[in-house]
Amino acid sequence: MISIVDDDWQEQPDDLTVAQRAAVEHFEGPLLVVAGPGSGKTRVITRRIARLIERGVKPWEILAITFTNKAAKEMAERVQALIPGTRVWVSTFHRFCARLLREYGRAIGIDANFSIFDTQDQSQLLRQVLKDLDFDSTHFPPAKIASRISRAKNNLLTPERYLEKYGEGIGTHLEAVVAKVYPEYQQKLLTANGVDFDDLLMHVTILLAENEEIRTGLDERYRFILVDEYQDTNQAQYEIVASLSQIEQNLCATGDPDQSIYGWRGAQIENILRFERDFPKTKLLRLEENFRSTPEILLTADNLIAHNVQRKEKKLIGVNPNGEPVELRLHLNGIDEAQFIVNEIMAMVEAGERQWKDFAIFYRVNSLSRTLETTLSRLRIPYQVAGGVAFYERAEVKDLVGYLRLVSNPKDRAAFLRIVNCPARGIGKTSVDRLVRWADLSQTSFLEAARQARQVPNIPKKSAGCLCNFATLMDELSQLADGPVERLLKEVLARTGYQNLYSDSDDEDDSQRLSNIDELVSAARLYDEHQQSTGEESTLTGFLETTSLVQDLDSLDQSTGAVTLMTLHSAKGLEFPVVYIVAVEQGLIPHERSINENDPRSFEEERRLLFVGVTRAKEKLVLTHTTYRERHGQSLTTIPSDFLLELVADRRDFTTIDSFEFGEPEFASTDDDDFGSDEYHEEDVDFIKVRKSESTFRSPKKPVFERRDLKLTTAAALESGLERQVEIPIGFAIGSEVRHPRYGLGIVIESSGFAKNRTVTVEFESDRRRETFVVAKCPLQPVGLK
DNA sequence: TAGGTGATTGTTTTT
DNA sequence: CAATCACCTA
Repeated sequence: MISIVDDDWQEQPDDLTVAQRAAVEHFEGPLLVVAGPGSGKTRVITRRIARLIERGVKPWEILAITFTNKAAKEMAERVQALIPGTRVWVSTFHRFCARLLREYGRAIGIDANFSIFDTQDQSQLLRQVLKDLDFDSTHFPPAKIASRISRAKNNLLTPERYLEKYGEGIGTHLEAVVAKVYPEYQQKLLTANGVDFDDLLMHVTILLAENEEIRTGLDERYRFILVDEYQDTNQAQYEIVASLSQIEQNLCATGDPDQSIYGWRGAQIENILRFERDFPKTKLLRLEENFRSTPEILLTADNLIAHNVQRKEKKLIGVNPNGEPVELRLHLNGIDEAQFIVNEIMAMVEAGERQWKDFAIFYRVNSLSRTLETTLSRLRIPYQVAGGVAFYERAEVKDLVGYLRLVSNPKDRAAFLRIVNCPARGIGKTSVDRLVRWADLSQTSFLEAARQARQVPNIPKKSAGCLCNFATLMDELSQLADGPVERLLKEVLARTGYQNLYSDSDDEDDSQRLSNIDELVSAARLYDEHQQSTGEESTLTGFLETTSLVQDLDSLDQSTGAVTLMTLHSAKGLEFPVVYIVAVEQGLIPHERSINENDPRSFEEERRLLFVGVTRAKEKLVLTHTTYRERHGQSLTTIPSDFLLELVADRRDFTTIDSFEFGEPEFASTDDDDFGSDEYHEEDVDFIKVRKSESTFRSPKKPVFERRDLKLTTAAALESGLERQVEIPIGFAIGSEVRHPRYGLGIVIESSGFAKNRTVTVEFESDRRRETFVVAKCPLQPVGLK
């Protein structure tokens, strides 16, 4: 039955463990793989897909679903590497649903050219609804309402069912408001022919539930379904998977309850427990060996996650030889923290030990990326940020995309409102308001209303003319709707004057905007070319889907690589040789919002989140926290994370393992060497609790450069509240040695000015060239003692 | 109507 | 420190 494999596409015949091989070889019937971090899960999935194809399953009969686009992309690439020439469609739930909805949406009243409303569109729409219903948007913040609606949709509560559950004095006040807002919001979406992120899932669920014919067709088509990160599926996603696995239950789910970090998004760990109940013939496999990390890292992870109460105990079995100790470091503030990490990274790259791409820095909230980013870019270190202020979120990009959206879907309200007066074309807020009201009353789209603006009461003649012109412009642009996206986009640029808006300015921001526009154009061109090469039609909706469902466009130069910055959430599923996790402080990890909700579940989710971060590291792991943390512009004293306390309290256990220890603090007086006594333990706790200290802990290794300089400035700067000065090193006396990331080592031969205005002239070692820099704005670094 | 200013406000995590 | 908003002036 099973042919002997003599495959050149397999990496090596015997590189799988017994459990891994069992998962790969499992053919038909439900399969649940509970896989700890680093247990080769991705490898198992890709090999399994390859194996299925080898067994004669057609690539298009396989549906592989991941949680992020990153993961999808990686998996698709790995499958392709295994079996060249075969294209298996790996996608996220949302993308898969978008595609289904384009094809079958009509059945539930959604046109194929629907727009996807992002968070901004969503809250703007909600604002409108709240206004219409006379709710005060300060008392009922759109974001809060949005999250309620989101949760409702993830739990498959349609407006009607929500009303049943929470209407008329059944729930809280907020719920009562949501019960009124939600149906109205949904109605407005429908008239705009738009769907929000959660709708993608909910609509498809409804589609499959109500149309047996469509469901059966898809069920038959997708014979083999693989779902990764199953512990993070929500109700809607669960239903989708289940309803496509009725006829043949060839469903393979992989996941790890310890890595469930999306509870706030409606994910239900229960889904993974429920699996065996729903599919009684399930074969259960466990992957427990960790091939990724050093024992030191695994022990840290294990000690951390062991504190979770709601958990089935599970060991991480290490297979790698011992490595470096895990480091826990305290810095003075975020700037110090960033500086230190970046210096350390630079030193390792310079020493030839590592490449830029070996490093990742994780944080709990996106706002923490800024200090790191400025430090990295000041030193000209290549880096990439996953997520954050994504490319497609930039105002100028969104404006242009707005035009494309309106061309694609003339009913799109959000797009219309965004671009109707952008760039300014003499259409004021009040005119738009009147137009909107009239359009809603007469049941027409905004664009159609603009076309007939002269008939709308109370709109000044001049504005009406402008609105008509706008409508005409859109009509003309629409004629290019079916052609290449690049051509349409270029026409938009030309007709709106967008190009010239920024090109004749020498403002730094404007040139950035201009290059963003260029990037969008080339993204469009790339899309066109890609579609052409695969023989698919270059559709506008397809391109727009890319802009709304893909967060990071990877223009990264893979040859040189870059340091990666991302949130702990997006780190899931990835691995890096060296990992830094910053700001491990109370209020951040665990996040304050998850402590206050007197719900132990969300607190444990935070611990799992840190667990995910810790287990990304292969060789080196550094956890950092600071004494002061800059929040909303001012620096506040921090409290170390509970999780750090847990780790340090366990430390005496750790010391039984030879090479495991935390980085030692450098106290002014360290005369106490009694490691075995209780006093040591006390001091240990002290070390974590340090609040006010000008000293910075060092890694056990020698410092990268003389810390004295930075420390002095830091203290002085804090004193005077001029934190910015912290970034200006003072150690640039004439004759001192400095380092520039591009030009290398050099000697300061001249200097003038003070503070922000200080400039230095440097002669570089390599080619004797001389350059003059403004100290505050250049990436020069003092070179430490050797 | 456009665009600027100053005051005020709110802050997870992702598709 | 943002992003947003109310208000003001040309």
